[in-house]
Amino acid sequence: MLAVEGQLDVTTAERLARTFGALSDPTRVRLIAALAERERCVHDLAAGLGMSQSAISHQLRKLRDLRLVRFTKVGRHVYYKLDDEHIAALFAQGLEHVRHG
Amino acid sequence: MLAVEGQLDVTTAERLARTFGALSDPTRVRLIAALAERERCVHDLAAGLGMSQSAISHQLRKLRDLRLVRFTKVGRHVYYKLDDEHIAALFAQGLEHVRHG
DNA sequence: TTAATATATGAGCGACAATTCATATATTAC
DNA sequence: GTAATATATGAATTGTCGCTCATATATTAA
Repeated sequence: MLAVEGQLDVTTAERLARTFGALSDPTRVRLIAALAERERCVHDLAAGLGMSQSAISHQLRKLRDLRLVRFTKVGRHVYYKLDDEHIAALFAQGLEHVRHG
Repeated sequence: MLAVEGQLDVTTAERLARTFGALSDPTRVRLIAALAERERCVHDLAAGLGMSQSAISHQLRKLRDLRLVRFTKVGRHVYYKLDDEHIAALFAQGLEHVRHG
């Protein structure tokens, strides 16, 4: 296992907390799971989760602000995808704990 | 990278969200960081973080409930440690994202 | 231009979370 | 026994969060 040594300064702790906080809501977890499969537009995400466009848009904003997702505009659609591989790895590690933790 | 396929049922999403939620607070992140180094008693954790015994005890309860930490009583002390290696891995993965995300 | 579709966002409301304070229990020292 | 130390926890408070609702902007279709 990777070692985690030394004390953690408060600033880093806060940034870490915000990152984990991005995944601390079932809706956002489901969004990340959907985006781990493939890039999707807002409408499809909302339909897929069975939730309102507004709710999804608000949550995507949080994920954007925390750099967990990125988007590209194509016509009137906005396609979201995971920002990098660390996100999928983080998500997978969480699943690992939930499944045989 | 490990693939994350298929849809995520709501129950699993909720459990995942709770797990990530355990790390969504700076105080708990610092507790996990401290316990990643070595097993510690409540008093030392409180002193180390410069916080009240009550606040730390409340937070440790959450970490306990979510199976992120375990404890052993020795006399009047209660020693806490990480529940398993998945926790340290999850924590490390979060750091990875924060540092070069 | 007008209508329809896709997305974003501020306000507000109900629910939840983090700390403090007071207090309870348990263990050790004397 | 009493005092001191270590930990846990309910209640109250203050702040934050997630959703809805209304509305704004942008793009495409007609």
